[in-house]
Amino acid sequence: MTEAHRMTEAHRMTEAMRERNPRGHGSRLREEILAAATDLLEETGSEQAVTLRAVARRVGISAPSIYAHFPDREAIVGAIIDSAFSDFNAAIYAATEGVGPADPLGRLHAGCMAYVRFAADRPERYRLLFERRATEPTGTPVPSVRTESFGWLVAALQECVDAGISTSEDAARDATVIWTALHGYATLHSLIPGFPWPDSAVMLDRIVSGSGQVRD
Amino acid sequence: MTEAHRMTEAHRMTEAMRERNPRGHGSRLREEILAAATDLLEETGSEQAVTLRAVARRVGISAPSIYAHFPDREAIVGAIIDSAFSDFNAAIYAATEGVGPADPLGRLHAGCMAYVRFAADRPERYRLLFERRATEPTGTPVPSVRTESFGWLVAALQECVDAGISTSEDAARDATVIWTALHGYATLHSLIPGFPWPDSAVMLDRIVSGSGQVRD
DNA sequence: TGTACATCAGTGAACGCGCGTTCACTGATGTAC
DNA sequence: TGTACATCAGTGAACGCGCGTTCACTGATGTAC
Repeated sequence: MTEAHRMTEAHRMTEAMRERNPRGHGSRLREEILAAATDLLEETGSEQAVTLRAVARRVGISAPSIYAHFPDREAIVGAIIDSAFSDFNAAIYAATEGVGPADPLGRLHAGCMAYVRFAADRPERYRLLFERRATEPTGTPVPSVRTESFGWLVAALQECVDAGISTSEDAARDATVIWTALHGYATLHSLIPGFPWPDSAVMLDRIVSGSGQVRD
Repeated sequence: MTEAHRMTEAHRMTEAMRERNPRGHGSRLREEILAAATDLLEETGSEQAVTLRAVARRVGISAPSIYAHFPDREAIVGAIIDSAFSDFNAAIYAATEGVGPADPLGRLHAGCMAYVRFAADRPERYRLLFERRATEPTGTPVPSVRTESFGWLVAALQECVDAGISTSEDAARDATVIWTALHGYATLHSLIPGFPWPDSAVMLDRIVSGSGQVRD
């Protein structure tokens, strides 16, 4: 085995199979960095594990290369949050798409179930969305991607009211009650798996019916 | 000003006013360390800020001195959690003490309000209780101090059922629904203060009535 | 009563670690002439 | 068609930082004789 072979092999082992991006496609790396950071977050179960060096290691690049695409560490986390909010909204829309407008309670249920499922399937991303202290200075306007799903929830509950299924007199208020209940269940369920949880369909039904003031 | 004076002054400035504990009272330092760590947590709003060195700085001792009282950093956080659970249970008992057994719904309300208030007043300690991933290996028995308040909640709801105030057919299940709803409200309320929250008494009423299946 | 000694409550310097970030650089590749 | 050059996508070494932890130690104070 020649020295050249040895070096090639070592190179392969540390750098995985990554090849330098061709000209004009440097921004591909941005996507790779983001994907690696997201995987790292979800696998390690801790935002602290998303360090520039750990991300770089996983992508197969040197740490300083990240600076061509993100100004600092916080920007990576911010990008994860943005994409997680998109995914979150998409998951809720996707779940309700199949349920026709003739069944407003079915739509409400489907959306709430998608909410809980998102939190269960991507727990760390969910934590980033709703358990992380804002780093932006107070007064920063809230991007609409963050409130979109809540708007959907209010509308879905209002449709139930209009159909005579819910007796709520304040859809925004009771949507807030549903939201907080979903959040509490989603986070505690994944945090304390050893707790004697009721069946999740039952929990969901109790949350939607009780908080949404659904008629018996 | 003599050199001796100068040194005394410098000593005072760096070490605050701390005096060495007298013989036989070394364990006083344990309490000081714990109090400093708790303050640090609550002031900085981050568990990460509770470092051995930061705690030592605040107490006015050197970092290695901590090792006489805690085996490692994690033990300090563990001690904060233990004392926070005690305080938490005590807060709930204290709130319900004043309400007589003739008013089970009043007792339930009072306890739930104390829950939400604890989370609002000591947000970081609350996060430690119910948002922190367990560091113990799975299978470790859950200390009763952690389940005590939930037991109280089940009993309080059952009393409402017995008094004909709640129509719940499964107090343990519906206590779980109440708990998760309280948790969701408590955490989101302190996380997103900019949200248009309904009045907290109204939220609490909706949570207890809806999740607890209280009769109209 | 005096003194040697054990004990206690700490200290200060040092270790290796991984981190974010800066800096000067390299080497492949497309492009103008 | 050939070649000089600009550009691009990165690299590697180094910085200072705060951290948890270890280690040998110090100096005040109580105690046995």
